[in-house]
Amino acid sequence: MKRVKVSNNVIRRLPRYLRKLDELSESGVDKISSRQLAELLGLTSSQVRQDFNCFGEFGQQGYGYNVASLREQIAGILGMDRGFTAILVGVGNIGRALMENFCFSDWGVNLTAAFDIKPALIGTEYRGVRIYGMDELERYLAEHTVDVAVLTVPKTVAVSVTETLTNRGIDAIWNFTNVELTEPNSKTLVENIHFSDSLLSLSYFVAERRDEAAAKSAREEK
Amino acid sequence: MKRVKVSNNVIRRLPRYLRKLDELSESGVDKISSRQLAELLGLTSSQVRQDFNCFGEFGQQGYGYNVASLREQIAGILGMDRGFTAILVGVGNIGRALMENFCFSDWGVNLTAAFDIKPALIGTEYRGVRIYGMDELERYLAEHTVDVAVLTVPKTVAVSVTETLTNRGIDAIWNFTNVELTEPNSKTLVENIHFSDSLLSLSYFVAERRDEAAAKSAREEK
DNA sequence: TAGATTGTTAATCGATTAACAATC
DNA sequence: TAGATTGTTAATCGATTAACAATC
Repeated sequence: MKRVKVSNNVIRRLPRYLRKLDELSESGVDKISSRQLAELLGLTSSQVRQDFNCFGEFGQQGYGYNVASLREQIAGILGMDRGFTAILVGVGNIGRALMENFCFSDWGVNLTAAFDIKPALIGTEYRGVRIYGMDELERYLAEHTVDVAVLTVPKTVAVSVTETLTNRGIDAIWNFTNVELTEPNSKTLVENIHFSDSLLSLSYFVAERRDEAAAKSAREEK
Repeated sequence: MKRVKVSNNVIRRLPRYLRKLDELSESGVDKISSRQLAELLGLTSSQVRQDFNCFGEFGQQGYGYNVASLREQIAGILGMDRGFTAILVGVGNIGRALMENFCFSDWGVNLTAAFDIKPALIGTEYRGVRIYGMDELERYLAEHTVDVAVLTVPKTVAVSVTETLTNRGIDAIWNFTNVELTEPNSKTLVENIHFSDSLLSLSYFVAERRDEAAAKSAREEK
């Protein structure tokens, strides 16, 4: 597989392609053109072809793309077939919601353990994943290969837990805390789920729309 | 306030500025230059100034920006002072996690009601927010102003619930279901929290880094 | 005043779109 | 073969960065 330097925008579109291809598969569609796929996702066909051509030639001239094989190619690009492992740190409300509802294995990731300080949780299991005490975290990391740490601890301990994780060789953090972990000097990959950022963006767009509507009705009154 | 057409990238940075300014406020910092702020967020000072200048002149030459007043300006731009209201539809694991842990009011949004089909939940409250039956949703929307619907229903009913919401005049949806609601024809604002997309992007970066490391050690062996 | 930093214009860079030859 | 659609190069568009006059 080609692995040229690929822009962030392209990478963010890959999971969307994957999701749509899965949907198409389920509806029994087995071929698709760049034009059709673009339309389904609100993109242009040029963009779709350019995106794929960062990684190789997945289509066939005059025909289009085979849905199943394109899906597999993208899954491979995203690393879904690499058996990455993850641990979850902080079994609060959001941590528990992820453990109970988010199917890590659907995305090729193996959730192998969780950690919390609450004694009542330690030793219990959610969906087959055992919860260990926070004091067992360092030893666990020393003894197991862990690719991703899911960070769902309270905001107050986010930075100190992150230090423990990075000191112990974790190089990817899926950050659910509302803290800016992306420090320029750190070598750790950080992917943020910032609920508040997302809500505020939506709030911006709503405000903008209301302002436009108000401006329009003001014009009409004149 | 100026409201020129602002690029999506700019809007996505606004909540990050806000968060960092709040942090600075808490640490007692009351002025900051575009250069300092840029460094804290991994941006350039030009970009910071360009971003702000989409909306007005918030700084003072030779001095920089006042943290508190810049914070208020950005809060205003994001619509935090407009008293937007929200309802939450689907009190499953993720819905409950949001109701219990996510402080909507911190971001200027008023969560006024929640809806679910489960009889055991109907009539109960989480954090002062009452849960109604799904059959009461349409009437509620007819009688109340609701700016945002938080969609946390199971994937299977996502599309039908969305139709109900949009038919009843909701024009912004904060979508937590793993379904692509962004249909090109619809006028509804949709902001997605796609956990899987986020995890897959991280997975991509981890895979890329592993490949680079492997390539490097292969070169060294030769 | 001198130094600092903004606001803003111009230059650069990168991403998207258009176009079309290659080819199934 | 004729029609369709890819892969890929060239053109366009937009976002970021650099530069600097204005000014606190």
